Order: sequence, then structure tokens, then C-alpha cells
Amino acid sequence: MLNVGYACIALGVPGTQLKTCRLSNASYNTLVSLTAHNLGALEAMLNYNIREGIRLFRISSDIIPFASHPDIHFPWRENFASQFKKLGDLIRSSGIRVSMHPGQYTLLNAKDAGVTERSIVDIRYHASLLEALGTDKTNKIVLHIGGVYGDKAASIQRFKSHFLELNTDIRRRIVIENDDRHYHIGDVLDIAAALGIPAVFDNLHHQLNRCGGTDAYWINACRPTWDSRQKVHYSQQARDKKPGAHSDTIDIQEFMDFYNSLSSRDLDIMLEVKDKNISAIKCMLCTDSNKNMTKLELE
DNA sequence: CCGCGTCAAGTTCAT
DNA sequence: ATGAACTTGACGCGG
Repeated sequence: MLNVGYACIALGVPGTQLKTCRLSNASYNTLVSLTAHNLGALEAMLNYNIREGIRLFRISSDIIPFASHPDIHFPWRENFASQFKKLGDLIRSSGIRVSMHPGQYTLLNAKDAGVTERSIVDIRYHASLLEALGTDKTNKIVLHIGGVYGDKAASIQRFKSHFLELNTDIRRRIVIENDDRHYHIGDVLDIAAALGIPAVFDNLHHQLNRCGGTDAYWINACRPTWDSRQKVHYSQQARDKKPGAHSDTIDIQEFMDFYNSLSSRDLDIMLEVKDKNISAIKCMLCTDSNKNMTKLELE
């Protein structure tokens, strides 16, 4: 069965807007109130997903403001334990698969020990949030490999050794994705094989940072790395914008060409597109993934 | 109250 | 060597 999902925010749904603040205003009381608000917004997004039959969703890293900032120590997990339990029950009972994706400044393979340490703290925060929600290890954290630092082989080696320093519970959540500049899907698959972790194929990154082969070829190549339902990232180039810029909406013809090229439709497709849930629903309607079984599977 | 400059993070690339 | 870009909306200050 095909699942289509979207990332972090739901457009046009009341009560789902996340809030944040400037570091200079991040007092204890501000953090408590923003976190309470954001957990309510997350609940509204989950309920919306349930209403619409959306079973794949990326939780924003910004749910807990400055959660992994070195100067801020706010016991969010303890303070909101009952709220996390409620949200976790909602996720599990509805069968929504969630994920998280740390930002561009989280670099597990950094040369600087301080940068690496802060990145590990950030990865721990993401894992902790998924744990607080009581989700199992099929609910993943997506990482890129990171920087090159003038020596790709050494930087890949640093990624591997820093990864192996993480504890097992965190390692089992990590999946790695090709990026649009430095580490193409071939690199990522090699690293994934060496570490025994899943590889996420991103079609737009592959378009910008190629290593031969069609989307379908590489999706098939990534498939055996998964310990659970395979997931890919799908996006389209925004016309008239810089290479890599995500489109405002999904061009459905282009999406259907991609969909029809797949060898297997037993797949989770995370859309990265500006109109978020709108395009997710559009793609679901066009692929019958809003039903329990596709026509293909019924034949 | 509105408008717009600025924002926590690190690497890479352009100037 | 210095600074913008990345990606982005929203915060929040100044007028």
C-alpha cells in the first residue's frame, strides 16, 4: 500500500500554527507556554491527519523551542509527560507513521568536536521526543551525511565512527538521505550498508547530484536496507527558482509519471512541497492511496 | 499597530 | 578574508 505524507505544518487548518521566540526572550515561562501551545498544535495536526486519512507525517523540530540549545535547559519531557502520552496514544491508535529531520546545522560528521557534540545533543533531542511519544523504532530520524571538509573519505569515516558512538536506541532510529551537493545516493547506500541502516532516496537531490540510474532503480536499490516500510522523499523543482528550490505545489502529471515508474507501490512517500498537506491529499486522491487497497492490489 | 529587519545553528561558495 | 546563502516564516523592535 502507498502512503503519502507531508512535513511539519498543515496549511489552512485552524489551531495548527507553531510558535517560537528569540533566544533573548527564552525564559522558563515563555518556553513553558510556547511548548504547551505547540503540543496543542501538534494534536490538531494529528487529528487533521486522522480525519483526512493521512498516515505519514514529519514532526517539526521546532515543537520544543531551543530544545537542544547549549544554554537552555528546560525539562520539557517531564513537564509535559501527560500531554506526550495523550499524543502518543493518538499516533499509535491511528497508525500514523511519524518521523523527524534535524536541520542543516546538525552535522554528525563535523571535524570540530564541539560541533559534533552539539549535533549529538540535537539528535538525542529528536530521539527523546519520539520516545516521549512512545513511538516504536519504525518512526525514524532522517540525517544527511554532512560536510566534506576537503576530504570526503575521511568525512565519511568520521560519520561512521560518530554514528557508532551513539547508543543503540538512537542508532535504530537513524536513516540517511542523499543530499543535493556532496553525498549522492551511491555514497549514502555504501554508508548505509556499512552501518546496517536504511537509506532514504530523495528524487530532487538525485536530480541535482547524480550518480547514474533512474529514480526507480535507486529506490529498488535502497529497498533492502529497510527494516520497516521503505520511505522516500519526493519533491519537484520550483520553476524560475534556484536549483533545489521546492515547488509551490505538486504537478500531478509529473508525480504520476514517477508513481507509475515504481516497481513496488508498497512505499511511504514524504512530499517536500510548499503547499504541504494540500499536495499530499492531491497525490492520495490520484493514486487511490486514500483507500485501504489500491486497484493494483485488488487485481 | 504596522512594517520590515533580524533571527540559533555551520559549511560552502562567491566576492 | 569576509560575508552571503542555505530555507523560512515569524518574532519583535522601532517609528
